[in-house]
Amino acid sequence: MAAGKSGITPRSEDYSSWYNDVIKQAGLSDHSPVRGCMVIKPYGYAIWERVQSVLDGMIKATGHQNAYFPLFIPMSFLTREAEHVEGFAKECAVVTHHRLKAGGEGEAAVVVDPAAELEEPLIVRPTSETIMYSVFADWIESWRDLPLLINQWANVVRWEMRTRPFLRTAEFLWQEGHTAHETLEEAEAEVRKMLDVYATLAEDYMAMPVIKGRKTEAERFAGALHTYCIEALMQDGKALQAGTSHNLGQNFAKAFNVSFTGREGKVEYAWQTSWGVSTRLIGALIMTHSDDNGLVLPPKLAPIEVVVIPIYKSDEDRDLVLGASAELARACEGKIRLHIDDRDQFRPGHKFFEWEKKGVPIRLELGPRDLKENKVVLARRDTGEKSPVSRDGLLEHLVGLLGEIQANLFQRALEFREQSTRRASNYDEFKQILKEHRGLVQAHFSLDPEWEERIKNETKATVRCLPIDAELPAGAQCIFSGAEAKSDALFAIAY
RNA sequence: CGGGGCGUAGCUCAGCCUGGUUAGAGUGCCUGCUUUGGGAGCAGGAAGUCGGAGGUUCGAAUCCUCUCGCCCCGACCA
Repeated sequence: MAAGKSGITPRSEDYSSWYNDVIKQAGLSDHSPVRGCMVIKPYGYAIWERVQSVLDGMIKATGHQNAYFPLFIPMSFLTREAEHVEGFAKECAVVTHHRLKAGGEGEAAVVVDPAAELEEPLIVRPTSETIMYSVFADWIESWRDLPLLINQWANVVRWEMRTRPFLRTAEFLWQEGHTAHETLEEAEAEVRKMLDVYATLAEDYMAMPVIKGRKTEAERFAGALHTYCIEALMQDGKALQAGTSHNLGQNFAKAFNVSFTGREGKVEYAWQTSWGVSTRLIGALIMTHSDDNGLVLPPKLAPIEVVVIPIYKSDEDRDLVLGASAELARACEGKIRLHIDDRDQFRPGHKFFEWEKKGVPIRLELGPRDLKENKVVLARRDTGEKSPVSRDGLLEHLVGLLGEIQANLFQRALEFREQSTRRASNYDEFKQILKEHRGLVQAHFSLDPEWEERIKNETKATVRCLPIDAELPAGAQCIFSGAEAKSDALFAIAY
């Protein structure tokens, strides 16, 4: 590994190693004894808790309530919606027994007790549509029970062949919203509303620009009418699906008998939606902002926004500096998440590197020299700039600067995405762009599934989405087939 | 499932080809002293089923067989 003393491989050398190194050096996660599953360490989990706190507020502000449904789903439930089972069957963990017993001779210490086989196997939820809607069917009787707006924070399991920390793990944490409505229009409005919530989370909090769009038939959620998503572009030119919002139509309602008596006294099936974002967002965060020195966090999601490094030689200086640090901490309470690194066993330089790798947006160095001049030395993580700042009005300065850093990160990411977005006017050009730059490629597309498949096989690029706000010129032709273009499509090689 | 790589101290690895003292280094950890504005220095100390099982041998981290696991690249992936 060419990672050097920082322990971080430069991005230019190997992006994949860089990603793993950043996670390791920032202390976000660890490998676990279980294949494909990660341990989320306290610092990584603190970032997730920031995401949760922000998003949970937005979910509740849009009228949803949190609830919790079982981890286990009777296997037969999965099969009730034909497309759904097809989409998930290949990655389900299955529980078949409920008891172990002492092993016999030549066996392990404990073995599965064959007498304890379940009558019906349970699957560990890969997503909760089926278990939830079987219960929704009981909850919903009248049009007056609608809309039903439920969210749950949970873990799910998808037995993926190949995993990467945060981006794709066999078990991951997420929220899944599940709603039922009286009409298709209401369901559609819900789906779009939550897509907007996700876009706000991504852009205003993660400082990650996203494109809102619709998935093609091939890419949509198994069992949905159609799927909306937010797509983000990572630094290496690959796209990442950062959140999805599905209009399920009446597909699940029919399978689980989620019906109600309507205003005219007729029994109708509910129109449903589901939407989710996961711990994958942390992967997105890493690959949007971080650099060769480690993690870079947007202030709004940083567990620690400002870290204070006290510097001292004598005990007397130590008391003064720590006193001044504590005073600053009191002033910041409730306004800025500030941490004083008063560990005695490390020297300042060591701490600088450590917090840099952890992506803390602002570092303050506070020593006797500064106290004498009524200053602190302030270092920005996003630009690396380091300069003295007066201690008068410091709180206001910090608040302002955190806002500036937040805005700068978004702007930087937006510029990168714009530079990395190109329009192809024919297939050769399309292939050339992907080969030379990767990034996002816009193209007028007929939406022909055969072409979609062929493009994927030949270039590895998939339709990331059909952007909601894209305009299609009248009479536009598909750049691949020459047929009439049905939509402007955004292609990319994706994670 | 295919291709490649790797399992030796908490971590990173050397030692293996060519079997032979008491299995090593760096880092981390513990203790003490000195230090503290970009990864501190010195001294002392603790730390290991050499992934597992079997075999060859007087003797195995090293050779052979089997096995388990991990990582990377593919295939796969709401």
